[in-house]
Amino acid sequence: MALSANPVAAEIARAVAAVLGISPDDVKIDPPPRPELGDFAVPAFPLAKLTKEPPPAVAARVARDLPRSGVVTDVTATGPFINVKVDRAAALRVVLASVADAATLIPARGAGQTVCIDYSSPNISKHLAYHHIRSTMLGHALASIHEALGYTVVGINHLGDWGTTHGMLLAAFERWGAEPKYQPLDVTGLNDLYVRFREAMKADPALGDEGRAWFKRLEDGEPGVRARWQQFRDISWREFDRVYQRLGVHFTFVTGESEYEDKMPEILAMLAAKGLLSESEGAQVVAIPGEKTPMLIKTKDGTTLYATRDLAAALYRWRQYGFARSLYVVDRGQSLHFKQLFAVLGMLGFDWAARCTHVPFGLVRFGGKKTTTRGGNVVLLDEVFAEASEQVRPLIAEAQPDMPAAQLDRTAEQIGVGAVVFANVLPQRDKDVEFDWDKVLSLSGDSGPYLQYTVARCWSIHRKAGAPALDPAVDVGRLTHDAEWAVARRLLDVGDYVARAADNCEPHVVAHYLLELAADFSRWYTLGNGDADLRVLCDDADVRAARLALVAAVRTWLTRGLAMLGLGAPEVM
RNA sequence: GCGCCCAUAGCUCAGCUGGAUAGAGCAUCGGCCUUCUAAGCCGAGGGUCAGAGGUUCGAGUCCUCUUGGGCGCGCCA
Repeated sequence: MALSANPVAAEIARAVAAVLGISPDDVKIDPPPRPELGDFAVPAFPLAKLTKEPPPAVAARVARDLPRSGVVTDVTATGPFINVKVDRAAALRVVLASVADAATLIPARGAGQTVCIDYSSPNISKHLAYHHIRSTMLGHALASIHEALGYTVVGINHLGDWGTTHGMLLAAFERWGAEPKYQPLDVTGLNDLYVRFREAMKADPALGDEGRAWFKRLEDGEPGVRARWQQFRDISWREFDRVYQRLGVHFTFVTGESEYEDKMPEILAMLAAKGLLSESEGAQVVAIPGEKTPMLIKTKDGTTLYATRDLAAALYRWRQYGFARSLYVVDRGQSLHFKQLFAVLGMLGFDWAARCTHVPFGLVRFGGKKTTTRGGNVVLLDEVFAEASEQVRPLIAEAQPDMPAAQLDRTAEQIGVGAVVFANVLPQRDKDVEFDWDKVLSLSGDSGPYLQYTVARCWSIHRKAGAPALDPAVDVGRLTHDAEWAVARRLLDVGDYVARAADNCEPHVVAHYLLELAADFSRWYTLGNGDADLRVLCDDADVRAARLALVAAVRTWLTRGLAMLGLGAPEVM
């Protein structure tokens, strides 16, 4: 167990460890089930195992011997649990310091290490559909979360721009591309050509060979074929980039599978040299010990498959970046592929294969079914965002009648897109998500807009106070209300949640943390409804300054957290 | 057939890698706006954590089996 990123919890762990003569890493710190028990709790069971005493005895001993110094002000044993109360002013000073320096609460434990993250990675010649939001935003969140921990992140958009599919598209264009409906050619036209070709293949299976032949020509580098493919790719990228900009998503590089074309001969040679290649039904395969199905490396036509390209890409990434982790944010349906991929890398003798991780996620369903382009039940990302912004706009206009039109547009976009994005990072990755307009566009409760609203309330207070900057001379001793402490106590934990999100590749950990933080703030805020003395903007100047500082901390961390998940936070809504 | 994943409140989901009395949101019902944004807050009802064994001080969490659902399994990616 690693030492907590919460500096107060870490100090308690060290103090307890010193009393018992054990390692601080062995001291687990929990929040007590009820706040009146204390600020931090230490279960004595694991400690008892190390000191070979009964748990209540260890708890009693720690309660007696733990120095009431530093942040620790009070220690009580409650049966086998040790409850610790801390110097709230000292803890609050740490919290406020984190506004200027995030590292106070999130140690840069990833400094000097690189993480490669492969995410989004759509196929060209198709629209970005709603289901693409999962890989795109989970990957983007993982990138931001790792960056927050000090890692160097290499975000890779590995476009599906190579393979037989694209041969079929070339064949389809050859047949029908001159028709007026494809002038000018756009993604809709490209997708139509592909669907039309697949449809025709049902009647005439020989077309499959035609498609494969075109891919062979592409892979062999015929200039005219290559130019046409490049045109499809450019058309697709213009469309993708527009949506990525709408989402605020960016990549370190956008390459695509075609990028590894010239890097495959080396991989093939390595496989051959190790004697791993064998022939099966005309294809080149690698048999994996303990696995029923081999990995297909080359088709009977001699063209490559995505497995071959992924092997080459993995090796390239290792050579370029010497990554600490290499993550592949790809849907769960490809689990077998990645299992095989990492196994073959291991068979090639690459010990770094253990650093490669498939980060799978569940399906997006529509009407209970998997969404597919051919199924006709695909919802475009753009359509969802447009609908979301549309629904949000009147609510903002009502709350902010004086807001200029341009700002209203911007705000509606941020909240509408934010609602959709948040709904997709809130559940665990594993879960399938059923597409549901009501849920995706929910503005109340556990939602992105709720978090954004909380931020906007903070901004509003600061505007009214005329002092958005944090006063360094603030007297934190004036923050004496339990509701204020609950907020500060929550903020202290932020680093542990971000670290866990990174370790488990689960951005939803951050999403749920932010909801708790916002709820703590909202409870505190609402106290002011009935009692003017409990408002941030109260009469006492010192209390007011201290509360404004705490509001700044909430605003700062909510904004940082939302950014980690890919949501913007407007100052007014 | 083989493999992987999932099962917690009426619905959608959390549950900090095994710790104290299992928590939120939605929906339902009842409260709170003359001054910090009610997209909010407070309260009520609602649970055999799919089922059965096992591991131990302690299991929603770990192991086995059963049931129910989902997804994969050679020339697409």
